[in-house]
Amino acid sequence: MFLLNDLPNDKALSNFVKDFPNLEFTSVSAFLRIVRLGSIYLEKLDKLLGQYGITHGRWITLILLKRQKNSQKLPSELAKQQGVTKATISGLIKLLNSEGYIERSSNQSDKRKNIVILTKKGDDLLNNIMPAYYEFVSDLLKSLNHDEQEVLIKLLDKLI
Amino acid sequence: MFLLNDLPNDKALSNFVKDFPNLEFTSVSAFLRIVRLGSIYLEKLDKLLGQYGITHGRWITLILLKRQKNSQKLPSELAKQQGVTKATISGLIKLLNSEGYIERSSNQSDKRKNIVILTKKGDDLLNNIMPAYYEFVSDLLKSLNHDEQEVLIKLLDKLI
DNA sequence: TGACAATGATTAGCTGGCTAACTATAATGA
DNA sequence: TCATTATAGTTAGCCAGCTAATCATTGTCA
Repeated sequence: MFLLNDLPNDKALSNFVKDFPNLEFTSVSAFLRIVRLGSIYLEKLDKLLGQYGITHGRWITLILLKRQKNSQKLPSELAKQQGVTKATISGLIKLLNSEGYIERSSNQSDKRKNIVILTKKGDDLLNNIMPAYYEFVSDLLKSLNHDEQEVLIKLLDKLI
Repeated sequence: MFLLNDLPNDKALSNFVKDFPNLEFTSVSAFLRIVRLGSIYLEKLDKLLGQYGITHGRWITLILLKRQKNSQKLPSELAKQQGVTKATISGLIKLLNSEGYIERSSNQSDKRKNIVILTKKGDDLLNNIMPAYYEFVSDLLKSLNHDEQEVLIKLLDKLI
C-alpha cells in the first residue's frame, strides 16, 4: 500500500530540484500516480471482496482455477501465475480448503505433487462475485472513454 | 501486492464473457494493468530503499518532513498526508526516532500534540537516497518518451 | 547404483500495514 | 461550570504477504 495523499506539487518538486538536479519531473509524476492509483484500486477491490468474505489473494487463486479447463492445478503453478511465493500459496490453499472453496488431491505418478480443484461452492462464489467486480471496475474506469482506455492500456503495456 | 503474473488473455476473458455478459473488456484490462504495474513498481521501490535500510513507509515520512519549511510536523498531519492510520505513523515514528532520523518534542500550548523534526542524519539519508531514486524512476519510465508520459499523467489524473 | 541436486510443499517466525480500545488533553455548550 | 464531545497519540492484537529452513520425493550423472 502506497497511498501518499499529498503528491508533491510543482513547488514541492522544484524545491527538490534545487538539491537534486537529475530529477525528471514528468517521470516522477507518472511513477507516483501509477503507484498511488494502483494502491487505491487495490484497497477498493479488497473492500469489495470483503463483502463476500474473501481477500484478493484467495479470489485470484479461485479465478486461476476457473480459468483452467478442468478447474485444477498444482500449488506451485498457482504461485507462479499469481506472483506470490509457494509459502503464501500454501496458506491460501489451506484457508480456501477449510472454507470448502477448493479440494485437494494427491498425484499418483509424482507423490510430491498436490492437485487443487475448484469445488462447486468455489465456482458459485465466483459466479456471485464476478458481476459485482465487473460493475465495480467499469465504474472506476468510467471517467475515461473507450479510446482513452485503449491509449492507457497501450502506454501501460509498454511499461509492464 | 497484486502481482498476478498471468493477466487474462483474450481467450481467458472471452470464456468469462460467456458467463458474465456485463464484462467490459477494456475496463478490466486497464484496471488489471494499473494494479499490477503499481505493485511491480512498489516492490522494486522497496528493494531499492532496502539498500539504504529503510522501507517506503519510513521514507515517505522523511520526505514529508523535508518538504516542510522548518522540517517539522505533527504525527497526525503526517498520517493524513501519507494516507496511513495514526497507529501506523505511531510505529513509523518510533522506529525513525530510534534510528536517529527524526527527533520528537512536545508542544507547550497543546500537550496532546507531539512535534516530529527531521534530524541532520535523516536529511543526510534523504540526500543519499534521492539521486538513486530519481535515476531508478527515470529508468523505469524510459520506455515512454516525454509526450507519452504527459499523456499517461493526464489519463491517470482523470482517474485519481 | 548411489550420492547429490532439483522440485513440490509446508512450517516457523518476521514485517508493515490495519482496527479497536484506550489515555490524556482541549474545546464546547446547556 | 462541568459533562460531553472532539482531538492527538499509543498499545494490543490481527492479517497477508515474505524469507529461511525443512521434509519428502524425483531426477541426474559419475
